[in-house]
Amino acid sequence: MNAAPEKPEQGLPVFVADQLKQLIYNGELKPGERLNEAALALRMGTSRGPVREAIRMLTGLGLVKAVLNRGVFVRQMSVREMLELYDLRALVFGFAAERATDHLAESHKAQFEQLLDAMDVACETENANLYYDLNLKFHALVLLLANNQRAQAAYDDYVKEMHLFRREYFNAPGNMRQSNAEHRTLYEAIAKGAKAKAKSTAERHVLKGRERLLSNINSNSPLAGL
Amino acid sequence: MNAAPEKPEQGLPVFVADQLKQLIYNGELKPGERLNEAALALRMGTSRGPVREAIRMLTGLGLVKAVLNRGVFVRQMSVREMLELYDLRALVFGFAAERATDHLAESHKAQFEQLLDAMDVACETENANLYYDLNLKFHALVLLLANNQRAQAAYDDYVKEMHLFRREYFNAPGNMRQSNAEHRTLYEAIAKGAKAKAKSTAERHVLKGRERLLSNINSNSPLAGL
DNA sequence: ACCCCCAAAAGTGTCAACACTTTCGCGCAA
DNA sequence: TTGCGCGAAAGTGTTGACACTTTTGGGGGT
Repeated sequence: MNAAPEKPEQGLPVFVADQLKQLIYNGELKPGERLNEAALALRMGTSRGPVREAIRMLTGLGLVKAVLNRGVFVRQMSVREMLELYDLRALVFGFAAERATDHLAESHKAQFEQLLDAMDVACETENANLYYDLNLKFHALVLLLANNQRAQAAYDDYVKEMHLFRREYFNAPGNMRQSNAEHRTLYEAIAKGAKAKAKSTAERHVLKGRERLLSNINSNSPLAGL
Repeated sequence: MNAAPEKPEQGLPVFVADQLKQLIYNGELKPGERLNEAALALRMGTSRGPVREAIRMLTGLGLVKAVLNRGVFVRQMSVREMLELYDLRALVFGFAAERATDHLAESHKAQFEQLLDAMDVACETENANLYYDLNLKFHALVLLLANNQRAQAAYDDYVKEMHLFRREYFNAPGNMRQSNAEHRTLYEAIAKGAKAKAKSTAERHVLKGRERLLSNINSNSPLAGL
């Protein structure tokens, strides 16, 4: 289970930082957990120096939070932060969908249709994990077509940050079918070049996820985290 | 001219990182310039360790770019990146203006009017630096009223990142008057609770800055940086 | 049984030294 | 004079050791 010391091709700190990101996004390091420098250094096969630098990169990315003399902790998003994130994600996704109408080529159409069909299959087989991955790819394709690398990077960050939220609130019930219907509506709007419709459809699509999250929280937990 | 070793209240790396940010935003470290670890360590009164950690934080923030075995360099934004940034800034500012209509209190109205009047004065006295500062405060106030800390932080980053662009393209001519007229239109829309108008006014206000930049570039430089 | 205090352990913060890579400058040869 | 190569200098990459802080856990007093 040890990490392969394969790739100092960009420097040890970068390598360690990538490993740590994996650990965090995979949930092996859970939100709120402390990172032990010595243990990580041992595991990565380096000394503490590169590990510390890697951790600093993650703080710059907002993935972990450092407390003086007490260590660094995997960031735990509050409900409020999560809701704010959804707002921004909806905004950027709407923006991207509008722009995507200007750069849709035949090859992209094929990709879209392939993704939509695959998601349909995932719906029928109730394969939530598969649907989740395809859904990400669908959104990423829209962002790619927006032809704005900054927006693409921002959206990517948003998606990754969502992994820092407590998992129990993501009870994704059988909303996959409705979700994919929205995907199709969005794709058709993009294909038709209907900018306004593409934008509003994309925005609402994300905001519906926000509403689902909110109702999950209200039904699962009595506390309302400001 | 040495930095005061006043504030290890949050750890040396954080302190050094703050100093470096200042140096970069003030233009003392210019875009493209290399950061010398030993020299910085000497200047900050520490060893290279904390300096390296500080630099890693800045890379996480996208302020500098590291090249293996060659050092880290202050990031230089391309024209394309700058234009993309304007798009996102317009988007978020529009979002914020729309939301601001929901949280405008009397005290904020006073602040707005004070800022607008002060900017009028800055226009008449041709004080571009003063106008620039007040303009930032005006925008920041809108973002504050949006009641979305994530958006606020993102907008703040956008503004700071603009400092990484070559200065010669910011020939801000006498557009101050028109700019402040737009500010007034925006404020009135927010005060009236006209969400759609606030949003579109705010978006266009930023996009006009984008157009100005673009025409400055086209007239000043023959090369079109993709 | 409970609480406080203190010493040991664990962990973070910082540093100086060493290894390796890149850059610079000088001398030599064509 | 120009170009090449080689060695010194400068700079980055990494490490292990040491200083300091926080946590832990046990012993003694109440």
